Amino acid sequence: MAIPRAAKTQRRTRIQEEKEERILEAALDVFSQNGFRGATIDQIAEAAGMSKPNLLYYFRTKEAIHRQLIDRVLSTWLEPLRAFDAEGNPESEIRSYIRRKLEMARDFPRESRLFANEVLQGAPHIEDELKGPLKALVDEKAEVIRAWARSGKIARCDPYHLIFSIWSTTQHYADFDVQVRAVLGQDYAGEGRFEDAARFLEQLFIDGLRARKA
Amino acid sequence: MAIPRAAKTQRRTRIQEEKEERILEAALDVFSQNGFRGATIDQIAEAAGMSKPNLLYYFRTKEAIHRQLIDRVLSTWLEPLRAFDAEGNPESEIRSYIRRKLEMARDFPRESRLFANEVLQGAPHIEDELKGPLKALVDEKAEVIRAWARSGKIARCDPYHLIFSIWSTTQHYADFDVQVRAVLGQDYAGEGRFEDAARFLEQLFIDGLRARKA
DNA sequence: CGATAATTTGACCGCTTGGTAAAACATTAC
DNA sequence: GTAATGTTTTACCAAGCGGTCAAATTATCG
Repeated sequence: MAIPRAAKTQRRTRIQEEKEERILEAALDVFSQNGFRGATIDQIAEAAGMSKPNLLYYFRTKEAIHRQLIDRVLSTWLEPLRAFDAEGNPESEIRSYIRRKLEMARDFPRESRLFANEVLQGAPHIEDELKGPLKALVDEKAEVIRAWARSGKIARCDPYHLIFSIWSTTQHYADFDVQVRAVLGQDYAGEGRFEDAARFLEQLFIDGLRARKA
Repeated sequence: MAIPRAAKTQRRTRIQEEKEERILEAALDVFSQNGFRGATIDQIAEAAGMSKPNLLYYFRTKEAIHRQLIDRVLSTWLEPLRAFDAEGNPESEIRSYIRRKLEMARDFPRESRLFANEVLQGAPHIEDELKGPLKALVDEKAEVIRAWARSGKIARCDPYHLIFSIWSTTQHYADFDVQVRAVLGQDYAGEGRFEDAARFLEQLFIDGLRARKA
């Protein structure tokens, strides 16, 4: 008999690990495109190349897939902000933060959309993560930025809204990709828009935050 | 007998107009919170205070409600960009564009989320609007911005990415409201964040775009 | 090999969903 | 009033949904 999910002798089979991987990969596709409610188990199962009951053998519920996906993705998603270094040079820290976030929007758009969908619909599954770890991290980095401003290395500004504006401008290229493409036109082929965006945003933020004599 | 939807003698009854209004209002609530697929007709009907078949008497399908909602909202949504005036002073045009967009994020968050949901999920229902009227409008305003840059009134920059960055930073406060609240904390009561955001964004964009000697 | 455990399948269930049919009810026009 | 039209309700599908079950199949280990 099978007491399968999270098996008896702890994550034994390589096959288990492999299938779960495939499911999460497929689920990322489906959830990021349709949101939680809009996604169906059948869709995920088909994208993962297995039958629905087979998928449910590995994850008991749709929510379980989603939860694990979010958990897994959240930490990597915040990594760029974590790398924000208080000791570094403010200008180059901000510059490389923007660049890193843009790279993530380019290379991991599904992850970005997964969160966007979730937050947009009221973050029913990740409220705690937002109010807990996320807020803590932002609070910490906001203090760093404030210190830079106090010591005159950058212009005085609200550090929270600075972070929000970096998030929104960079993630825009993942979350609103269709719109960006539509507006830029299809003659604008390739991934050049990320280069242009990087140039523009670096200019905007660096010049916008350059310390001014009051 | 009733050949009801879009009645015989053209939009006659006041009751028809009134009910359709109530339905669209309710649908805005539901669609903006759940996306198209996540929203159900029953939800909308309940929010509109009527039975499902009754609602379906006014709109034949769920898609019909959604389409009309999008059509109606799209034009008002683009109004601030349309107001962008080539003859005006660049700095104050940009400043008031930001302010207007922020006001819309504050006063019409549902409309913002309706579009965000739609675009996020690949814009299946509004692709044409994006590639047509929207692109045309943005192209036109991009030319205005480019002219300002050429004549040295603002810094040289990519006008498309400038517009994207204003869209994303301002709409962020509607679309990612839950996250913004979570990060700022509940001690941060009221709508003060919009004031702070306005101050920050105006500073960022004005200083970031100030013409520099090359 | 055989036994045991892990995996996969097909059939199924109860609920929700988008949508319909027809008749009851209300309103208006004469 | 009454006839025609407009509106609402009740009852109802057929399909899709998340999820279960038991049996069939496959892998693993001695």
